This record gives sequence, C-alpha cells and structure tokens, in this order.
Amino acid sequence: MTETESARTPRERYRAQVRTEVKERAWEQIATAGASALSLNAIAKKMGMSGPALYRYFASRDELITELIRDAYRSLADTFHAAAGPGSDLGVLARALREWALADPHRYLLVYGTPIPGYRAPRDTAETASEIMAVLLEALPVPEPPARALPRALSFWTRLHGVLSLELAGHFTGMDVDPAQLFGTEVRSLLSP
Amino acid sequence: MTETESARTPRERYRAQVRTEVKERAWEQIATAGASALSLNAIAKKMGMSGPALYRYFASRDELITELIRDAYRSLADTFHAAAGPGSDLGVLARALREWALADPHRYLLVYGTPIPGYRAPRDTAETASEIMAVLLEALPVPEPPARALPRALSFWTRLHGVLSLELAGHFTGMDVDPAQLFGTEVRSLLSP
DNA sequence: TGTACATCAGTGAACGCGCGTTCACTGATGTAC
DNA sequence: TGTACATCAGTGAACGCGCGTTCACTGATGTAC
Repeated sequence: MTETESARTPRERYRAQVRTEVKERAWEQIATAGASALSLNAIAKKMGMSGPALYRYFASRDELITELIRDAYRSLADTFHAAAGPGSDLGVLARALREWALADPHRYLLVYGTPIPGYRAPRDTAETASEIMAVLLEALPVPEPPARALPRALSFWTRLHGVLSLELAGHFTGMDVDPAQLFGTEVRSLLSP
Repeated sequence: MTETESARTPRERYRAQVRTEVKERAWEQIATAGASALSLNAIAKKMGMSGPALYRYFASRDELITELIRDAYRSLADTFHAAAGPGSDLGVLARALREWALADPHRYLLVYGTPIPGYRAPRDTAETASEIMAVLLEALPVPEPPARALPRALSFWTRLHGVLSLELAGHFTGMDVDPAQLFGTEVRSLLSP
C-alpha cells in the first residue's frame, strides 16, 4: 500500500504493484500450504510469469519472507495505534488483537507461531515489536508503577496469545468450547486481577 | 520403548529397534530443520541405509509423522499421570508441563504449535488429549462445581501455553524477561484466582 | 516531434539438488520336517 | 542335526516432480537531445 502510494515514476509504481501482488499470492500460498512451503516458482506460475522473473523484485526467497513478516508486524502495530487513544483500555486492545488475528490466522502464526526453521528474523522487527509493547503499556490502568507495569503487559500478551494460538491451531475443535467466550474470560481476568 | 519390550521374536525385536531409531533420527531432524522438512530419505542416509528400506517400517512419511505425534501425546499424558497423585496440585502439574516442554521444545511445538500444513491428525490423539485434560480436572482444588471446573482447567492450559509457546519460539529473547519467573507468576495467578 | 540510446522487465535453458514412492531383485534369517 | 522352503530386510534403478538460482538474451519502455 504505502509502497504503491509513494511510487513516483510509472516504472516505480509498476514495480510496487508487482511486489504487492507477489506478496498477496505469497499469503495465499502460506494459507494453503504453510509458510515453509512458500515457493517463488509457484507464485510466479500463479501470476502467469516465469520463475526467474520474480528475482527482479525480490533478491531471494528469504527476502520475500522477511518482507511478509515485516508487513505483518507493521500491520499489527498500526492496528494497535488505531485502537489506542483517550477512551481506550486493555479491553479495546484485546478485541483489536483478536480481530486482527482472526482476519488472517496465518499472518498471526507467521509472527507468533512456531518459527520457520533456518530463518533468521531481521533486526527491525524487534523495534516494531517493542512499539506494540509500548502501546500496551500506555493503555494500562493509569497509576501503574513501572515495576508492575511490565509484568501486567506481559501477562496481557501471554494470556491472550495462549487462547488465540490454540484457537487458530484448531486445538479447541471437538472440545465443546467457545473460543470467543474463553477469550472474554481471560480479558476480564486481566482487567480486574 | 514399549514397542521394544513387547516384541516376542528376534525379528520383531529388531523391527522395533529400527522403528525406534528412525523416530529418534526424525526428532533430531525436526529439531534442526523443522517438522515440515522431515524426510525419509535423509533419515535413511543418516542410518546408513537406502531410502526405500524405510518403507519396510513406515508405510509413508505421513505415517511416521502420525507416530511421532502419537508418541508425543502419550509422553505428556504419562508425565501428567506420574506428576498427579494425593499430594499433587495444579502447581505440580504446571512444573511437570514446563519441564516436559523444555526437555524437547520441538516435541511440544509439534503437538501444540502451528499445525503442519496438509497433515490430518489421527483420531486417537484426541483421546489422549482428553486423558490429559482429565488429569488436570482431578487436580483442581477439591470442591469445584463442574460448571467452574472446565473453565478453570482451560485457563490453566491456555495461560501456561501462552508463556511456554512464546518462550519456546524465542519471543522473549532480547526483551529482558525471565520466562521462568513469568511462568511462575502465571501459575500463582491460577492457584489463587 | 523524431531519433539514438540506455534502462529494465521478462523469457527459456540450464545446473544441481532432494523429495516420496514403486519395483524387481539378492541375500540373509527363521521354520518345518 | 541337516536339508528344503518360506519369509523378509535391504538394495539400486527408475519415475516424475518441484525447488532456488544464474545467465545470456529479446523486446518493450523511458530519457536526452
């Protein structure tokens, strides 16, 4: 998106469009075959191009994955920023997180799920990650001493991740459990500890 | 193990030994290259055999994975049974869970992490899963009405999974967080809600 | 507005690799008499 | 104890597949004068 907007010349705009389409196809592929089955050749085929053509747009398969992870982090940070604000609290952020996760389960799992073997995350995602944490810290009930703020924020993160990741991985199916309700219970436990 | 013991004839014993070694190598491979990179050919090579030889022991790659998942579930259920008992409580089970997870992170992630794409779990793991849940339910503080017992047990599961899976996936590294302490905090939150 | 040149997207062939799986076969191990 | 036969572990060749990536090349698009 940003990429497309910020393109100046027609060629740059075109490049950005292709890059965007490659990423879209990549997400589709991840959704059906998993992240470690991501293949440049397969994406190219779906786009009606030859495999090597994509090397004009991404230096390697790893660079594409890196870009996907970067985008995912960025998207969550933006979502959090949009949800945060004067009238906001942990409950609002929690709901935003769940919506974001359910909107694209594989995006969530790419970031917070089992790491892709042999893949090394780039540095800058750590920055986005702490940006996300910062939004969380600011949304805590007002007079929270710093020594207690971090544990609270971490609990927020781990508890919601616990429910969400098990839900997304399908571990509640056939268990007569309503994940939404479970999630709500955990959110309440965080609001009034 | 059980397999090896229960073998009657030398041939059966030998078969069981080879199957066991194949699985051991499989876990090694999962640890270094991830579950979706599991390859019968690679395992055979490590064992000094030709690829097709393994088809005497496992009908297909999927059957091997199924066996690994079955073993993992079984192992956790056994661990829980061993930890449960008269003097036991949720805290003991929680510690047992963490030790089991840290002893072999990939085993934990194979069961509770991002599902392997295109792989369908066998039915009987669901039974072992509810066996695990049953141990949990019995370890709850004694006079727990059924309506509250299940939510409590689920909370136990999701909260501890939240901390554990993030720890195993390496999401706390570089964050100045002690996972053990975090885990302890969550356990305490479960013991005195 | 037209021409000459530079840039760059995309192609097809090629390299080397590893995968799962089937198949016909050899040779060792176990079984029955 | 010895022989005849059946069982079964393991091999090597083969099939068809897809992968990431490099390279020399064609043809379209943009730029400068």
